[in-house]
Amino acid sequence: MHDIRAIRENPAAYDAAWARRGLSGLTTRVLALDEDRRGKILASETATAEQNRASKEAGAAKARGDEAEFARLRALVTEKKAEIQSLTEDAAGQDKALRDLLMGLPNLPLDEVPSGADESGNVEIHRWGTPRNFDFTPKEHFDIKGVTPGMDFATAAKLSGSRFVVLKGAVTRVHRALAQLMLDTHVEEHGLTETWTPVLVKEEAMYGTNQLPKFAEDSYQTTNGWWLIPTSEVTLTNSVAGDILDENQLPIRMTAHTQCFRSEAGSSGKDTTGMLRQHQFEKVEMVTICTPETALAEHDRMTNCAQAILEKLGLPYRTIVLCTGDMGFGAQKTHDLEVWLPGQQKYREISSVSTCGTFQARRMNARYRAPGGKPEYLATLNGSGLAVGRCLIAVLENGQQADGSVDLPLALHPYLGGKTRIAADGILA
RNA sequence: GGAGAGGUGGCGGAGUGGUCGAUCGCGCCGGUCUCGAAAACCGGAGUGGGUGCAAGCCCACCGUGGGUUCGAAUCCCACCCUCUCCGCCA
Repeated sequence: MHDIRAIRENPAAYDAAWARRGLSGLTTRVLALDEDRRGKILASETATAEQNRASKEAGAAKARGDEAEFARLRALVTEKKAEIQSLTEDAAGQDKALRDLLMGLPNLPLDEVPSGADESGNVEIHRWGTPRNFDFTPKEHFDIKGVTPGMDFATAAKLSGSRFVVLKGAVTRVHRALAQLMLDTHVEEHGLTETWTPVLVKEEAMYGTNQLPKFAEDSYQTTNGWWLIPTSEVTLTNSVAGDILDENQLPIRMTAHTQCFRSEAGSSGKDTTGMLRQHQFEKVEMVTICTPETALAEHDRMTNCAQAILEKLGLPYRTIVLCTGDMGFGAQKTHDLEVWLPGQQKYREISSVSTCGTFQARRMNARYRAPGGKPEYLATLNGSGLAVGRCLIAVLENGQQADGSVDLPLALHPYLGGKTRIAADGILA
């Protein structure tokens, strides 16, 4: 959410930045509503002040025993009440209207973010590894002979429908090993704090990290009002909601491995085969809470943390900076990591690392205080480190052999009891 | 799920209808004293909003939302959360 005062002071800057996201005329609407709101507040507070004064005088009259004056003032206050009530409702209504409007407006891209209408405007900034040369045509993960016994979409469909999977045997073990490797690396080598969180949250948490109000159809809600998190960004980031932290507690760098739930509304027809896009998947997430001044450095640090996992696994990838038209709602700047999938002959997203500046902190009212200073809004960052299911796909496709077996990355072997491959019959060997 | 207790400023903890935005202690900031520090003493400081060049003034906030009253942190209702005990349970 944006600071209405900052918009008032410099509407041109906001319009210019929003224009880069393809939005125009927003500040005109915002400022008109704000002006109306302030007029309503002024009217309401002026009337309330009059009532308060009369009320106070009534008390004084009563105290000195002036019954006639007391009766007069008492009647005056009663008379004012109805008028005040409607004025107050108007003011509150306009206040909420402005808040709702601001809640629906996306973050401003940083100046250094490239302009562009869609993903074609993204800019590659880093590339690592070389896609392997296959002496056969590499298959997609769900067609690899050694994988098919362990990846059962039919049973998942019976249980839950489309976009679900049941994993079995060796594939499951590799999936679990990947999550362990990611967590251990982040904790032991990157200094993140391992965290475990609920996956059911209150509505206000979904507002804090901007899943709501705009993207309600992308997530699931329980009958009693909880939401299933689409990412543990929600729980990790909202862990500081409403807090005033001491500056010396910062930065807070967390990681968590959780289930994630997404309705995938609007993506029908996309990635329908295989387990690339599921309603339920696992992700190791990273979240950093820090001062605004350190956010960009933390953004690069977090990007490196995600890249390190892919490098450990020997998976070729590229890093791109998203252009203004492809960035998410809450981001000021985003790096996407795309891993090479030989079965598709494409780089596909496996991680997205964003800095939100103070955008989410304003929504959550999350602040920090420097020694002797006033409370200031925090900066929040989030990134995948990594999407576990997609990482599984990448490991399987990149490691596949002509006979349908899969060679597994060295870094994973300790997590597989020393086993090194999935044989063509689907057994860990 | 049942019974009980409770939710007040950074923390602890008073306050049960009328200058209470709130006593006090700790912590914090500034000062006096000191070579310096500690102690002691003096002073300062909540959050958000509106208005004003400013000083300031005004409004709201004592878990949340309603209600009673001329007036509510204080009374009433509903809800949420925490703690203790019991029950149940992975």
